[in-house]
Amino acid sequence: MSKQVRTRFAPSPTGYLHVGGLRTALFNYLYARHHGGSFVLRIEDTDQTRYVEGATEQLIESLKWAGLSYDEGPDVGGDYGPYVQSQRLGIYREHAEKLLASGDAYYCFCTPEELEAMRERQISRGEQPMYDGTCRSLTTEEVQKKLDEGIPHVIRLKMPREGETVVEDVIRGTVRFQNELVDDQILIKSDGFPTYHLANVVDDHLMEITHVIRGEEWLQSVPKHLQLYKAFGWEPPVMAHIPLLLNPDRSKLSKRQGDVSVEDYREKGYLPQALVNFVALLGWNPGTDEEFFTLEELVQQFSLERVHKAGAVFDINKLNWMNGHYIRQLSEDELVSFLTPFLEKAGADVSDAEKTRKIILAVYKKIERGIDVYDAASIFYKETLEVVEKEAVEILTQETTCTVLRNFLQKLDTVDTLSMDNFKELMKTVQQETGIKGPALWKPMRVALTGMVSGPELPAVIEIFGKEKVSRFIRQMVEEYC
RNA sequence: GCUCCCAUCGUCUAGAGGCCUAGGACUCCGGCCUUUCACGCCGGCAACGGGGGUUCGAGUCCCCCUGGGAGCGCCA
Repeated sequence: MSKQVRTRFAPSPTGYLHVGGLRTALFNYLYARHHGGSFVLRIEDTDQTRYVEGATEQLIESLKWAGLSYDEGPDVGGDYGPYVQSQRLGIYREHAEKLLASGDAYYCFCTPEELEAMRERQISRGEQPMYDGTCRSLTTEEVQKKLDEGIPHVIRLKMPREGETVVEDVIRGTVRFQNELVDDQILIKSDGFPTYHLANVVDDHLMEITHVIRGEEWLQSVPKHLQLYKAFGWEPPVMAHIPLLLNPDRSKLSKRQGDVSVEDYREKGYLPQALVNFVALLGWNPGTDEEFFTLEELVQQFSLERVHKAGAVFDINKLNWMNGHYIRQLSEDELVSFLTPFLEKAGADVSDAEKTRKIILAVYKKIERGIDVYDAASIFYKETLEVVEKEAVEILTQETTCTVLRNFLQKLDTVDTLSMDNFKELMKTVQQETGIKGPALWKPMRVALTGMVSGPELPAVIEIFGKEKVSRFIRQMVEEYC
């Protein structure tokens, strides 16, 4: 019987949750849930210079919004805590000392300036920039003397100078690295904090993580990690490096070229189920033509074996389509509660709940994101009418248009109020009396009322407008164009 | 520059040697439905980067080239 599966998502709290991070979290979540294991959230805040107020809370909020629940984490606890690395400093120190004692790590007193100069020299010579090992040869006495003098220092990993490290990656297969080309990675910084590499390995081991699923950008540092596992005498977890999310120009997905934070998408009116579904399909697919999945279905079908190797462009266009699909899937009540805030934020008066509801139901099929709703509904919030579309003007200047509009105006006098039903009746009468039907009948009405050739279903527009507005707009059009 | 990864329509992808006349989805373009507009449905455009092998047979295996990406921090 193999071990209980345990995966983790280990973000650095430097801002918001990146969509690439969301996908990494999702794959970890899906893998753990699929195997009945545990999913852990661990905060990797070992860089004091990058501390961002409230970032952890934001991360947790975004994860919660996406529906990715974790079994252990800073806010829910667990048997392997604490789950925030800045609260585990003693543990890293202790482990670094073990490495020092066993000879797998060494003190380094080189200054940042010296290292910078070294790097420049190497680059100018066309070499791979890496630490030259100066402090490796320091004697115990020399080291002790410098420590006693209080000279700032770091602790470095002593990578073997020969041989190779072989990585068995679930997604990439066998990858080999020449040890001599792997740098003596800093494990403990001069401020006493561990670097990612040390903290990550120590925590994954102590937290009994069985599968490390993370972005491909980490593949290159796996030999360092494997060397650490070896030095500690630990069994490394299964590795799975998933392909990167790309900008349209195929560079690594970044800000500058569009929205990258989950929060951005949430604010623009993307639904969590759409974003999750979309992102799951970037680099993974079930091998069928299915493309819509609930989180539960993803859990059932997910496997690392079906994850791709190549990077995937984050195609906002397809996300929009998928989000539109999920919006159309919403119940009427869900539509109203989801979209009303977007109308309000855009400046619409939503105090009349019944009217707002009608407006939302009239336009929801035409939008792809929450933020689109105001534009789609704008005709309902204007008290004046102005025709600018070329095609709209053409329709208004057709001969039959005036006949239709004048006739409709007459019929309008016969009713007190307008509803979807009696409007259709009126239109039928207009058709019979004028002999004009189809597009020639309806399009002039649409343009005369909305100023545009495309928009919500007309009967719905009429009912929401009410008789006064309908009458006023059509009279105006007759005056201007007939 | 060095190291590593990757390579099917514009994009996401199916394809684990014959089932491929290369399938699906988004976008775009037609059409149908609708007395209007959407939604929906149907159809169309569009790809195996190049060259060598291996094999009776290669999108599928191997090699080279080309192209793209990532990494090379006292950042994660």
